Amino acid sequence: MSSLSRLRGLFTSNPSFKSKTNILKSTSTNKKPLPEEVDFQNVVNKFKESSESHEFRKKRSIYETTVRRLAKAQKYSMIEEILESQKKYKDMSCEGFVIRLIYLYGISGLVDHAQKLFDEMPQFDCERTVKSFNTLLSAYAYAKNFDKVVEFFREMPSKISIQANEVSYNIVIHAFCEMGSLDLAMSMVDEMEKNGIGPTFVTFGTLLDAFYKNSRYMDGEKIWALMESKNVEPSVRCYSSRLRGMVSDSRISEAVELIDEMRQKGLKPDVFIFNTLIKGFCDDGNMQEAKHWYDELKKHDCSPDKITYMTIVPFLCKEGDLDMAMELCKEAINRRSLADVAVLKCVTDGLHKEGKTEKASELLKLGKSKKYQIDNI
DNA sequence: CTAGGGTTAG
Repeated sequence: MSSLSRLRGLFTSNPSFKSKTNILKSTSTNKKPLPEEVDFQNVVNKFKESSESHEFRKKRSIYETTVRRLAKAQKYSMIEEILESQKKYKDMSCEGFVIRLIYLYGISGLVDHAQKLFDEMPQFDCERTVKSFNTLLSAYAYAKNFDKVVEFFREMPSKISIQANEVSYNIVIHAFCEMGSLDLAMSMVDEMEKNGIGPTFVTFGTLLDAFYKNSRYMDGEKIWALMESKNVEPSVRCYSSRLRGMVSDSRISEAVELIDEMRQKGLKPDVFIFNTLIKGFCDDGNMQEAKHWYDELKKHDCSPDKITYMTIVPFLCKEGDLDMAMELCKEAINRRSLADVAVLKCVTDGLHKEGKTEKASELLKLGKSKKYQIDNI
């Protein structure tokens, strides 16, 4: 077995690893170690050993999976051990490789290490372009150190003669939005244009999301119009933000019209779009439309996800359609898309109330077979 | 080997 597949095996052994809410007690038949019992040092050693291979070092995803897992377990010194050990390879002169390491320090919250790596790049004969600059900006944004994002953005380019680009601006705009400085964020669009950088669909998508989220619906519509006037084509994500804005502004029929508009443009509504509509109709108590959009979701080869089930199943229970609630709950379990056992519990509670104890235990059995923690139901 | 925006929750 190659070292790569050995590592993969280590990481795919426990499916309940994927989500915090899904880390549930295993049954006695499960001999595999629990997440907290994983021998992380062994993982680190294997990783370092595998890193000797140039082929292994090309695999971006295994680096990310490993680091995310260690970060979740708060094994920060091990992350450091893995990432620092990469410095001995000649790949360090490739900006792409270093970007990956900066990014990994960023998602681990080790932003000082990310900064240090960026500072060290010249020592590795590695050219620093706007891309590594942006990666470091993102690392500060990820750590919610927004002041530093702005400071770094304002000061660094002149120091190391890097030109900020649209991506840099998008990161800073996002940071301003997160700080609640929406107008400042908006003013950055003018600054971009002054510097000859055209705002993109990501720029507008970021702004739209922030304005709608903060209930500034009118301003949101103005931004949409501005985007159109600049002939920037909105992405599905842009539509998703606007649709969410309309739904929370109780303009759900306008939101529905947006679906046709998207389709006319050849854009495919995705699960975020459908979930928003389903949620909107559930909140309105409109079971027929909620079901309709659940059907639409499936009709357009789009898969329901945890959010979908979490939204619609409790709603169906509340409205008394326990047959469909149970059907969807089974589906969620089988697809491993049950985000919370509370969803299952509301179905079994409903079934018990109707005296359908047999169906309730059938559902519980299914949940147990998929190793969901249901002892407390 | 390379940087940026989105849903749920009592």
